Amino acid sequence: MPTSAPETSLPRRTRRKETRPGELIEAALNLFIEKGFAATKSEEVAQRAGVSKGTLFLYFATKEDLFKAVVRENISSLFPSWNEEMESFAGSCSDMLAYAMTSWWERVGQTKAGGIAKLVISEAQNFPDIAAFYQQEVITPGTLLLKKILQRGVDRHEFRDLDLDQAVFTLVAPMIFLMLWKNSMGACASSAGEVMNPAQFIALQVDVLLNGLKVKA
Amino acid sequence: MPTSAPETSLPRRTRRKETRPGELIEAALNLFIEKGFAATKSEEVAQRAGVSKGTLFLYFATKEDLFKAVVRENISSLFPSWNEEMESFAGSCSDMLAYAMTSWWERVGQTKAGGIAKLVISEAQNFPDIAAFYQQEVITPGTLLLKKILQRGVDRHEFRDLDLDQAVFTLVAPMIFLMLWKNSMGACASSAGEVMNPAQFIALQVDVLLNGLKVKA
DNA sequence: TATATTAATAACCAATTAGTCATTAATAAC
DNA sequence: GTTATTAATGACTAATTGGTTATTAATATA
Repeated sequence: MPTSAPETSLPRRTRRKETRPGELIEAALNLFIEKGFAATKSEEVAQRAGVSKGTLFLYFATKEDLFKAVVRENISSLFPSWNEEMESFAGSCSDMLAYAMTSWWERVGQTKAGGIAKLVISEAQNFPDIAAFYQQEVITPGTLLLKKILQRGVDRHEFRDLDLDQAVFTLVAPMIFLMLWKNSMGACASSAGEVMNPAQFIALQVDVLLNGLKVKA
Repeated sequence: MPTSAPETSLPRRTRRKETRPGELIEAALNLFIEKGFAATKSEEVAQRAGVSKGTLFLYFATKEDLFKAVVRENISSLFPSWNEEMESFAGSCSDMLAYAMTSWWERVGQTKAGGIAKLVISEAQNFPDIAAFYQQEVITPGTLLLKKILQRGVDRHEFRDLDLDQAVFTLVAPMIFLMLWKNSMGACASSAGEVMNPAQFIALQVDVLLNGLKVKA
């Protein structure tokens, strides 16, 4: 009888009703970001959460329900504190814009949450309600925040008086692009020497944008 | 014997070796854009092209091969003439850049081919071959073309002497963003009045970018 | 008209996987 | 300590689908 494992190990079946959903959502988030929704097998999610597939379906009726739970759980309220922070910003609008984009990258873009954008973009057609949810929960508040920064710059005669509804896209585009690059093509290590340096990328974007936004001295 | 169909109808099996591949590629393009690569069934492609599934695999060894053919047919084939056109461009580099982005939108972005970007971004992780193929067939030549425009501007002291490997992303980001918007979130008609006007979007992007790229007069 | 060639078909196979359910065992109740 | 409850399991099923192949029929050729 070869017993290398200690007999004091945990029982195979632990009962942890309270913590299972959170663990399943966490596992699902990682896998969905890694492989997309359709390509992620429910068995894999269960396995990564340390349960059997049957248990997964005990807590979430369908895979789609699991997806919705993941999005709801993870795209929550970063905005309130962010809005507050911008409200009380003291420096110039150029500094403010540079700070906003840099800290966005640190707090969202480069984290797992940054992978959700690709997820939503990919599955938007198949799950219109998720797309709508993301629109009103993330895109709308996000663009509003950025528009406020630009408006501040225009009011102070620091930025040109552009159509701000369009100009925000000037800021949004490189952010989306960077997240997608990191989570899609960039992840497929292109042997070509073209490695993306996010910090450098953002610095240059801000540089060019500010030169394009600022009023001529 | 109920015969409502005319006996003069075409034979069930027509033999059109020459035209099949093109018809299959056309059907595949539409379905891939509509539903994604993995979600598109080969049988569906065949059906839409008016042949049986067996016939599809007679012309394309695998579904991935079919995808590659779609990309070659709709994007790769555009570069030669495009390069030529840029080579012989006479005007200023500002005009050249504006022209490049505008005509890109007209010839690719706004067409069905513009949907391929989202497709690749969505499926890159699960189909590394496709990602690598797209990288070398589209991204590399595309960025090269744009870099040439920027280099021309730098050489003529029209543009600032930036790190061009990074600066191209300044141009690529809004293009990618616009295509994704059109084919993903934008397609999910956001009732919020935020309707995107592509031409206007590009005009503003070019305006801001050029102001940010140009040397100060 | 007879025969050879090959484009096209459709039935088929093997692998995959979302979701189910009867069984098992960890805990709670008494 | 005994029984009741229910969290957890994993074998199962039913459906799906990329790709194969033996067969059929539209042409070409003689």
